Amino acid sequence: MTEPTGRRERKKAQTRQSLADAALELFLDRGYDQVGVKDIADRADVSVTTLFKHFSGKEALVFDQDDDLEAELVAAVRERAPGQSVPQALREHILLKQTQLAVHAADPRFADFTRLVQETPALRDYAHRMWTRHEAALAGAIAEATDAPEDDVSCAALARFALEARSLVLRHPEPHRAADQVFALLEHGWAASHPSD
Amino acid sequence: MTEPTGRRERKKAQTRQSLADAALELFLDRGYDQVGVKDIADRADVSVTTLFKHFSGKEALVFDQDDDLEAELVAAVRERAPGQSVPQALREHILLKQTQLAVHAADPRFADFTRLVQETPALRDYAHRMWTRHEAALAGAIAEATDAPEDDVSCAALARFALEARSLVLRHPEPHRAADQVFALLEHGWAASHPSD
DNA sequence: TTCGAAAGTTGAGTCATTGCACTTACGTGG
DNA sequence: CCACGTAAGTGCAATGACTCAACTTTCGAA
Repeated sequence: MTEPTGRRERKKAQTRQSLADAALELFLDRGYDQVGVKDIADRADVSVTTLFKHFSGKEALVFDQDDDLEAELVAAVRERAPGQSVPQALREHILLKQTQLAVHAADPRFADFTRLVQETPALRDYAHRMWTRHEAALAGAIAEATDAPEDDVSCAALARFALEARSLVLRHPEPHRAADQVFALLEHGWAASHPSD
Repeated sequence: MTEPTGRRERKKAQTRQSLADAALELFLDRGYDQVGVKDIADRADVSVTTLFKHFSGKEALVFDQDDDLEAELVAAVRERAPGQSVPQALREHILLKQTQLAVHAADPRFADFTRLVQETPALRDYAHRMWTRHEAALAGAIAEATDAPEDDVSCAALARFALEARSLVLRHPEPHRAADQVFALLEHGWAASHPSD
C-alpha cells in the first residue's frame, strides 16, 4: 500500500525524468537562456502545462528534490562524534556532500552541469536559495546541541556562515584546503564563546 | 561642461523621480505584487518603455543608485582607526549605515518601506543581492589591509560573512546587541590567525 | 542655426507562469 | 470484473515583465 509502484506512478516518474533529461540536454547544448520551456516540453513530448505540473519553475528542472538535505544537516550536528565541535562537524558534512557529488562526476556531463550552474545567474541563485533555506532548521539544531535559547543570535550566525561557506569553498580550486581555512575562522570564533561544544 | 544642470538632465532626473515616487506610493498602498509596471508608468505619465529606460527592473524602482556604497565599505576597512581590527571596523560601519538610514526614518513612510522590503521576497532578495555584490571589492580591501594575497580565502570569507551579517542583524529586535554577538564570533575567529590587524 | 544624439513614444513580440475547461486512463471498492 | 472517482495530461487564453525596432520630439553644442 506504500511504494510498490503502480503503473500510474511509474508513468508519472517517467514523464518527470524525461523532462529533467530534456532540460539538461538542451541547457548544456545551447545554454540556459537560449532554451524555452516550450522546447523542453516538446522534446519530452508533453505540453507546457504538464511541465509546470511537475516542476515549480524553469530552474527547478535541473535540480533534484532535496527533501532529506535538511535532515542530514541537522543530523550532522546532533550526531557528531563525541568531542567534535559543531563547526568541525559542519565542515566535514559539507566536504562529504561535496565528495559524494564528486562521485557522480564519473558522468562526464557532471562537470559541464556544474559549470552551467555557476555561469548561469538564474541557476546559481536558485541553487543558493535551495541550500540556504535550511538556515533556520540548522540554527535550531545548533541551539539545541549547545543548550542555547532557540533564537540565539550566535547560533543563527554560525548556521548562516556555515551554509554560506559552501559556495565560498566550491569556487576555490582546492576545496579541501579552502574549507580548512574558512572553518578555522568559524571554529576559533565559536570556541571563544562555547568552550567545549 | 560637466554638472551645472542643463534643462535636459533636469527633466530626465524629474521623470526618474516621478517613477520612483509613483512606485513607492503604489507599492505601499496595494503591495508589490498587486501593482503592475503599467500602473506605475501610467501614474508617472510615461510609457512602460520609458520606465525600463530609467530602471533595470521592477524591483530597482524603490532603491537608490548605491554607487558609493562599495567605496564606503572599502574605506571603512582601509581607514579604520589605528589599532582597530577589521571585523570591528566592519561592525561599526554596518551599524553606522543602519543608523544613518534610521535618520531618514523621520519620514513616517520609511518604516513602512522597510516592512515592505522585508515582507516581499522579490524585494528582499534584490536588496540582498545589491548588498552582497560588493563582496569581491571588500575581500580585496581586507587582503590589502592585512598584507594577504589578493585571493586569500580567509579574506573572502570574512568579507562574505560580514556582509551576510547585515541581514542577520537587521531582522533582530535589538540590532546593536545582535551585531555585538555576531561580530564577536568573527572577531575571535579572525584574531586567531591575524594577531594584530 | 543647424545637426546629432538623448529622451520619449507606440506597438508588436517573447517568455515564463497560471487558470480553466476539458479528455484520458488508472486503480480500487463493490 | 466493472463502474466510477480522481490524478495525469491537454489546449488555449490570459497576464505580467521585459525587449526591440522604428519612429518623433527636444536639447545643446559647435
